[in-house]
Amino acid sequence: MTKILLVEDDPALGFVIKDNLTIRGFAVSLCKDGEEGYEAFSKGKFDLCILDVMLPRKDGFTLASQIREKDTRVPVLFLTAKSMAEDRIAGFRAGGDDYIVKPFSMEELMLRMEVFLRRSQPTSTEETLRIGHYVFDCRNLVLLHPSGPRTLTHKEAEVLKLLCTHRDRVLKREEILKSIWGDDDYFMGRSLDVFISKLRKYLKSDPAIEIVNYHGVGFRLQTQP
Amino acid sequence: MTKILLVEDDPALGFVIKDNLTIRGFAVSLCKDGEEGYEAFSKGKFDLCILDVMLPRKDGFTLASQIREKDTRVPVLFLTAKSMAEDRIAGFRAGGDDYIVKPFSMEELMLRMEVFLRRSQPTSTEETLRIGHYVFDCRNLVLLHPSGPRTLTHKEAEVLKLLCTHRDRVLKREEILKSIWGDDDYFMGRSLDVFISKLRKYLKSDPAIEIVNYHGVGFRLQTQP
DNA sequence: AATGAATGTTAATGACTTGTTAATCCAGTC
DNA sequence: GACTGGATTAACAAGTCATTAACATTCATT
Repeated sequence: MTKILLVEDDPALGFVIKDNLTIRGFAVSLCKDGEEGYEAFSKGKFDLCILDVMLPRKDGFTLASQIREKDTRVPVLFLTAKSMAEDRIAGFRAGGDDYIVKPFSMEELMLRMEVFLRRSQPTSTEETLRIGHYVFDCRNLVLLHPSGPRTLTHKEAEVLKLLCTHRDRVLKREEILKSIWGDDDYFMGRSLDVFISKLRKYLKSDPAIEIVNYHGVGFRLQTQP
Repeated sequence: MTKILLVEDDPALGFVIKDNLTIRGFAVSLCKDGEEGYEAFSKGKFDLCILDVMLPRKDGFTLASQIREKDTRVPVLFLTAKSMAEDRIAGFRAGGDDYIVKPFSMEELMLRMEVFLRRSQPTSTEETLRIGHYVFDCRNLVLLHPSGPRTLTHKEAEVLKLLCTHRDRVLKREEILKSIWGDDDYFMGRSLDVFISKLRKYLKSDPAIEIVNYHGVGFRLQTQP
């Protein structure tokens, strides 16, 4: 049984999340402020923490770093309001923890949790890909990001998946064309470029992610600046 | 499973590196100071160590030499701040270990790790060439150096690769032209010289590396003084 | 030193590749 | 048979890069 520590002061939101997670088979401990969260964490063993950032009696970031002192491995996921300063958020991105901007869908929360939980116990066959701070659900063609989810078309997804499974490597234009459009007739149109252009648009919320063109060669999904 | 010992006191950076390496299939032990790093190394068996230089309770260099006492083969890679005195860095270059100047890209770290790991277990058909303190990734056309990465064009890469695979040997001008521009019609322009000029610019951060001209004959990539 | 050839370097050129938007096509579907 | 969503093409703007041009410098031989 996977145990979740949820610290959220807004009772409405807290119960919604707790119920949803419980239905999906998680054991959830709900705390309503930072101090209470810290006590709960000290006593129990948790597989994942979900912390609101704005909390009475001890904010989420402070709580997170105290949790880190006790356990360097446990994944911590923040819930933040949209009004939060971008640079503060950027800081936490860099720190490696994930965060979700309110309002969010349960689907999004679940996907992000899955990523974290899989990291600690690497088991199942991949169905979701991480691309920077995006999460791409290949199966449902959904690309998730705090700024909102987006459903991709079939071909968009194929191109993204191919780039993603070869991330940080240059894929020759011809390799991509062969892989997606088949090799019998060589494809002369500009379709690929149009898809690249679209994907760039979809991925532009994370500045660390870039599809780089190697002139005369091909493309590369760059995940490191 | 390749095991990595990572000693880094800055939690933000430590977790980023750890996560990135974990995603790429390495088993990472993260320690937050020199003493802890030493204990971890004494207990476990590691294939590679990544040490920050500035560490609480025992600096990276001291830790490295203690590690060397126990294991003369394990590769050690340093992370250093840019502010570090150049001569100190030079000393460690001479000692044979590699180092990476912060801030660095994960791509750079990965490539340098690959070089070390290949040295101990020569396996894959990787297409990276070492040129002094540069690392040249032929496939992605990326030339890495602590002062920063640079993407080469197709032809630049061809010339560099040719020089590099014949390093310390004089390549006749005609040999190069034939090899890269084809031999049917002899090439009369000055393109080759322009590329040599560019490559010299790219390689000038390492004074030990030089493209030498043998007047009337050809060029030589000199890696030994 | 004088000479002409070879090389070093920078900037300009022009062919080609890529980015992007809008229009068009096309296959399902109602 | 019109509608709809998505793939493809058209068309043009923008960018990249190998090559050339032009001029400076070095070299080998006298």
